[in-house]
Order: sequence, then C-alpha cells, then structure tokens
Amino acid sequence: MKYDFASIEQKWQKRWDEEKTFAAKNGDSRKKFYALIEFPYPSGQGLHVGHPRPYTALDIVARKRRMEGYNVLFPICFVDDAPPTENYAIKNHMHPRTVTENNIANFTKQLKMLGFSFDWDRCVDTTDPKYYKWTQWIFLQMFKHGLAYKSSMPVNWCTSCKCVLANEEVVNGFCERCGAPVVRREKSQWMLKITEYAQRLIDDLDDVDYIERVKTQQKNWIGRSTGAEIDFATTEGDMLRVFSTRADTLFGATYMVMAPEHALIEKWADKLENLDEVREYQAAAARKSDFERTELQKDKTGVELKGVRAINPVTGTEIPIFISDYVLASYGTGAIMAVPAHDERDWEFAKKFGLPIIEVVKGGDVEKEAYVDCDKGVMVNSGFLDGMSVEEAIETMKRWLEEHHLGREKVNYKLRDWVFSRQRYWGEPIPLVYCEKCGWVPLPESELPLMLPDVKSYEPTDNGESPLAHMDDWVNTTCPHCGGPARRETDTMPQWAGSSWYFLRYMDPHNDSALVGKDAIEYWNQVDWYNGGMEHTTLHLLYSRFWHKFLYDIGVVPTKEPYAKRTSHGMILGLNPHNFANLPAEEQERLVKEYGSEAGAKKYLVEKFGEMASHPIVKMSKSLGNVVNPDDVVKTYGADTLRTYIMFLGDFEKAAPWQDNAVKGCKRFLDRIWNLAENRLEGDEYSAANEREIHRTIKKVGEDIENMKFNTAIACLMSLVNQFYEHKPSRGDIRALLTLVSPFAPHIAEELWELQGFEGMACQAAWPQYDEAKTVDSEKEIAVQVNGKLKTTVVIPMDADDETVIGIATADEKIKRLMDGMHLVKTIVVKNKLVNLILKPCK
RNA sequence: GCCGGCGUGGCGAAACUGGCAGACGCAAGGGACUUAAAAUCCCUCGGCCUUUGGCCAUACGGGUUCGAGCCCCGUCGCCGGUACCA
Repeated sequence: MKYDFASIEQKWQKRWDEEKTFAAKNGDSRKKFYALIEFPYPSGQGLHVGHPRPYTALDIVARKRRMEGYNVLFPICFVDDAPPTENYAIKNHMHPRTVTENNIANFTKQLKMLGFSFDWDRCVDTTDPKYYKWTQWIFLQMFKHGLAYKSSMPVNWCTSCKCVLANEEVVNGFCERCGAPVVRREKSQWMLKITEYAQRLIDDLDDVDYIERVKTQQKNWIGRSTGAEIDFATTEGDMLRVFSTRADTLFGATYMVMAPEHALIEKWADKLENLDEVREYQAAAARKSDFERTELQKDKTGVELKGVRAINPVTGTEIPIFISDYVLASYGTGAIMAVPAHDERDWEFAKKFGLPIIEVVKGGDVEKEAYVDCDKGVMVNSGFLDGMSVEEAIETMKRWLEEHHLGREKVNYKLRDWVFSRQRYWGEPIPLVYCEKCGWVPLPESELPLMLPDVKSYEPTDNGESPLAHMDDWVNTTCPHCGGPARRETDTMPQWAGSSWYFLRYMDPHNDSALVGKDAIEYWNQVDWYNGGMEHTTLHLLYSRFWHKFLYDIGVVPTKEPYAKRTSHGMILGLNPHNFANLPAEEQERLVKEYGSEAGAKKYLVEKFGEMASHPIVKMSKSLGNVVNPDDVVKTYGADTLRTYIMFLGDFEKAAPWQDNAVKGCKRFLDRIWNLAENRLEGDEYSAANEREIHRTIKKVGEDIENMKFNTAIACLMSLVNQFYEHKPSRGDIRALLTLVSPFAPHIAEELWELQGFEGMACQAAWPQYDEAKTVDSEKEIAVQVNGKLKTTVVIPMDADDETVIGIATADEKIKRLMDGMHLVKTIVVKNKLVNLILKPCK
C-alpha cells in the first residue's frame, strides 16, 4: 500500500475536529500549559510559507505537553490589521467586514490543512462587539486612572493611510505598513501614558524567560539614561532647564540650544531682535518630515536668539542661545547645554557658527574633532573639578548643583507616550463624549460596547478627521454626566488595542460579564510560552506588557507579566533567481563563456538586475517570483512533509532559505517510516539491536524540542529510521518511533498507530521515557592524539580509568611506532573522549 | 555611528562546558533491481599529495593552551535593531 498522504491527512483532521481532541478544559485537575503564537493578519494573499514555521514549532511543543499529561491551551484567532484591510476594501468597493470575513475563512481553511492542534472553539475576533466591549472597558479604566489623556502635539502623519501613527510604527521616516512618507502634523490626540511604566517595563524583564535579544531590544527602545537636570539663569530672568548625562563638562558649556518648538521662545518673542528669522526657522522645521530631518543630519542649521543670553552657573559667563532642530522637543527638557569639545553634534554646530570650544577633559585634540570617549580622561579648565577623573567629576558636580539648588539627578527615557487615536473608520470607537460643560466624559460601562456604526463612506479624509465625524446622528449625543448636548469622539483605536489583551480572552472566550472570569484567570494564570516575530518586540510585545501591568494594578490579573517565556523565529527567505550561484549549470556556463569569466558573468547580472543580484538569499517577493505557497507544497508532498521540512531546514531562530528540492528529503523520510510500519509488526518489547538507539533518541528529541533545536531532533529521528532499516524493528520499537514523530508529522503517525493496532490515538499516547543507563554503550571509541594531533582511535571500556586508557593507547601498533625513540613526558585523558600523549625525543 | 547576532564542503546545516570538524538532509557520481524510466535499496562524496600513509582546511592576521570552529586581541564582510535621545 502506498503512503497516501492526502486522504490520511483529511481523515485525521476530520477526526480531531469531530472529537475535539485538542480542546482545553478550564479548571481541569491536570497541570496546565498555555502555548501562544501570534495570529496571522488575515490579508487577502492568504498564508505565506513563513507562517507555518512558528506555528509548527509551538504545535510540536503543545503536542508534546499533552503527551506528557498537561491540560494544554493552544488557541488561535484572527486579529484584523486595520489599515491594510480598509485599504483593500476601499480599492475593491467592499465593506471591511466582508473583506475580513472572507480572509478569515481562507486562513482557517489553510491552517486546518496543516494539522495544527489549535482549540478552534476558543477563536476570538477582536472586531466583534462582544470582544471590543472589553477593549473599550480597559480603555475607560485607563482614562479613569489618568493614563489616557488628550493632547495636542506634533504627531507622525502617514500621507497614504491619512492617519496618525505611533512612534513604533514609523520606520526610517516611512509608514511601517504602507511605506509612504510620514510627515509631522500638529494634532489633538488620545495618548496612553506608557512612560509611567517605563521603569517597570525594564525591571520586570529580570523575572521573565525571554530570549536575550528581545530583552535588549526592549531595553534599548525604552532607552533609560541617568544624568542631571541643570538650571541656567537667563538675562530675561526665566530659568532655562536642560538635561545632561555629562554634568562634569559644565565648565565647557559655551552656548545653549533649544528645540524650535520650545515654549520659552514665545515668551521671549517681544525681546528677540531677529524674531522674523526665528519664525522662519520654526516654520521650516515644522514642515520637515522625519525623513528629511534625519537625512540632513550632517548639516547643522540653527538661528541665534538675539537679545537673550544664558549664564553658565559655574563660570558666570554669558553665553548665546540658539534654536536648532538637532535638539528634540520631545526628549529631556527640549533644551541642551552645548559642550562642543566633548560632543560631536555640538562640535559641528560650534564650528559652523564660530563658537568657542573649551577643552575640559584632557586627552583629545578638540580643535580637530570632539573628544567624546573620554571616560578615562582628567578634568582641566574646570575650576574645582580640575585633576579629577570624569566619574569623580560627575558625582562632585551633582553634589555641587544640589547644594546650590541649580540641579538634581534625573533619569530620562527615550520611550514616548503611546499615540492612541486613529482617524480611521475600521477600528474600535473610543467610548468618550465631549461636553462643553463637563469636558471629556466616559460612557457608563452599561452602555458598552459602543458600536461602530454602519457607514456608507469610510474613506479617510484629507483634513485628518475620522470618517465617523460626518455621521451627525452618531456623533451628536447627550452628556452622560449633565445630560446636555455632547459630541462623541470620532477617532478610533489602533489595531494594537485589541491585540494587547487577546491572550486573556482565550482563557474564557465567551464570558459576557467580564473580560476574563476569575476562575479562568486563576487557573490559566499567564502564558507559559509565547513565540512571535522580532518585528513585534517594540510594538505589540511592549504594548501588551504595559496593558497587563495596568490590569495587574487594578486587580484584574494575578501576574505582573503576561508571558513567562518569549521566543522568536527567523524568517523564511527565498533563493534569488538572479544570483549567479542559483542559476542552472547550463546558464552559468553560457554566461561565463559570453562574459569571459565568472566574475564577468556576475558583473553582468548586477548590471542587469541591480545590486540585489549579488545576494544569493533574499526575502521572498512577487517580483522575483520566488514566493512559495503552502497550498502547493501540501498538494505535492502533504502537510506532514511541509511541517517536517520547515522545522528541519535550519536553526529555528535564524533566517533560512526555502529550497524546493530539499523538501524531497523530508518526504523520503516519511515514506521510509511508512514502509517500515505499514504491516503489523511483532514483539512489544524493544528489540535488543535497537534498544540503545531508541533510548538515545527519546532523550535527544525530548531535549531538542525544549531547546527549540527542531532541526537536530528531526536529524536524530532520521538516524533512528536508518537504524531500523539495518535492524528490523519490533512493534515496540515502532511504537516509540511513532510517539516521537507524532508532534512533527501527526497525520502519518496516527495512521500507522492505527495500522499497528495501538490503543487510542498517537497524539494521546504517553510521551516515552528513557533510561539513562540504557543510552550508553559498554565500550567507547576514543581519539588518541600525539602532541595534540589526532593519530588514531582505540576502543576502551566505558568509563575506564586513566591508567587503563593510557595502557590501551600505548599498546596500539601505530602509537607504538610513533613512540619509538621518544619518551612520554605527559598524558592528558578526557574521560570517554580522548587521550593526548606528549612525546619528546630521548636524548 | 551605536547595540545585538553571524561568517564551517557544491548547497541547507551539525558539533555539549575548549576534546575525533562536517551528524542529518539536498545535489552529484557509481552499483543493484527493471525491457526501459521513475521509485526503491546499497556504496562514494572538504581539498591536495609521492594514498597500508601524510599534509592543508571552520572569513582574514595574531595570541593563550597538551589541544581552538568555540576563549583573547586586531581586521574584513554579511544580517537584524536603532539613530541628532544630549
């Protein structure tokens, strides 16, 4: 009988579905395990071959845990990615809901086809009012606790989505989603005070098991730095406050710089001799997009505020004040003291504007360049700091500032508050109304959910107003507080809102009276293992940690952190069809002939296809035609092969290229298993010839799954199968193999399990145990080195002592020859591994 | 620039805490079976040489060590994150 993967896979998927094999049970007495993956955005293109990588990985973990006796929660849902869905809907004249529903149906079909052990009954839909009722509820709690506020400020404006973006959504001055340029606009926005949680978001990383690169990226993004705030007196009497991490260099501060948006400028407007020039600069800075600001970063610009000067508190010198867009309004105090001798940016600016540069730390040549890495230098030209080390000077200066009430220690964070409103239709309405008398008033909780109204036209508008703003019937309402006329907030929430707490809803998806029931949250507690993409490290992951901490503070959840463990997968890349190495041999030959040499051929390819052609491995893209569709792979090879290959192709954490012809190897592996087990075997004990290999494989596969070394786990299973071809397996041997294979290739495992007549289902069998003693041999082949060089190998009894090992090694014919005329100076024995004989010629 | 990570055969990759480099798979070559092909099974497979053996090989140059892919110093290259954050 042939391995008919298509019908086998269908058969078992249907059975799992009907019997609800993977349903998690709330309150069950078994130990619980909660595995979580990031849902796919249900885009119109369907599943990408990259999706199954993290899903298969955690499916393997979830399946193993069930076999180990855990009550496993492994849920899935679809969270709408608002702007793309809406854009697609606009383009195709459809309602966003229809688009989302179609996409979800397609994704569900595709995911089911891959045999993931999701509990499909816990699907949640963040766009369902029953769900977003609770998203709105959480927002209201934040509002009531002062964590949501409306503020007018320059925001990132995507010129294509016609919508405000959070800082985290802007990549190099372009929109993270659509790639259009982002400009700055002054707008009144709802903000969430994530900055209030900055320190806790850093500190609590110590208590969770996240892979290191996730922790570092989060810490870098939050960007804590310790320094001092220093107050400079000005000739106008107003105090100009700055932040500096280098208080020690205060004697070298020769001028000040304020951000063009700094509030004091308005206050000083009357006094400024060059007000027109200042105004012009301010306007130009406001017009620049983020991209332009960074592009032009080498060329410093600025305008002096003529008529106002600051006084250096330690030297008493009057120094000029400039405005320049190299100082950011949103960080620190929006103003700096410039120390050109020891800061590259200040140095450039000082050179351009001919400002004095005073060296205060000895060691560099401050006429040539700023001396920045000067931690080990000694203070000079610095009055009472002279002769001190930098470290000492910082401390001394901080004390001096405090004593004179001119400054204090201060911690700053790069993290900004989260811009939370979007001028889009397709999002959760913000449940607040504005009343002339009472201000912003929350809706009573009994009125939640505030439904998104049906609307004919949901295109974004150019004036930056949400499409909801035109719906007078909806907008005009009464104030819940005073009963007077009021208007609803017309901006909606960003797509990150619903996804900031969705993992809680899985615990209790149908609860109408709470976002998650008390019993449910106490039972499931927190996510045990969450795997997701690195691209969400500074977005979703940070946002959801923030929301969770807030929910912890108001007593809704019992843990400070939502996820006990976080891992991340590498991307699936494709081969570049334009790269020389990936061309068919005949084509390579032809090009080499035509262009004289391989180098010539490569040069030609780069000329023809651009720089890109020099990279053999690239992201999959439609234009290169190297996109792999999982449907096709499943059709040709089956889901089990796809799952096995995607786990086998390389280190899970690293990017790896998809190679079509390598998939065959995994199909062959499954074929070979099929051939071994399609006929009923005899003997329920492990066969003597295979026993040791089986114990070793159980150990290795188990450990590898825990460490996400799926590729070597499969390699080890392949070796076991090869072993079974040498030594015919018993029915017991096959049973062990099938249980180990079952998390990776669950369908074929079930089918063969049934054919062998084992009880129940393979996915419900107990995970096999190994006996450490049985994983080892009685003998061991070890390396024999002479003077550190490998000469031969010998077989020793396992765990033999040093003397025995040296005896066996020196008795070897070849070693004997090498020892001729030499004497043994030293021996090094590494137990069960190697012996190294140090020989010297006899005199 | 700064912060992470990486660099190993024709290819994807293994290699624990410093201990036989290249497990496992792809491609390639040879053989068996077959009228033939596919499939399957078996063998070979880093390079070089004077081939019962020897030498060289883990981006490059040094170092530590009995012993280095792994540790240290320096250089080059690639990937990811971040960027006028004072």
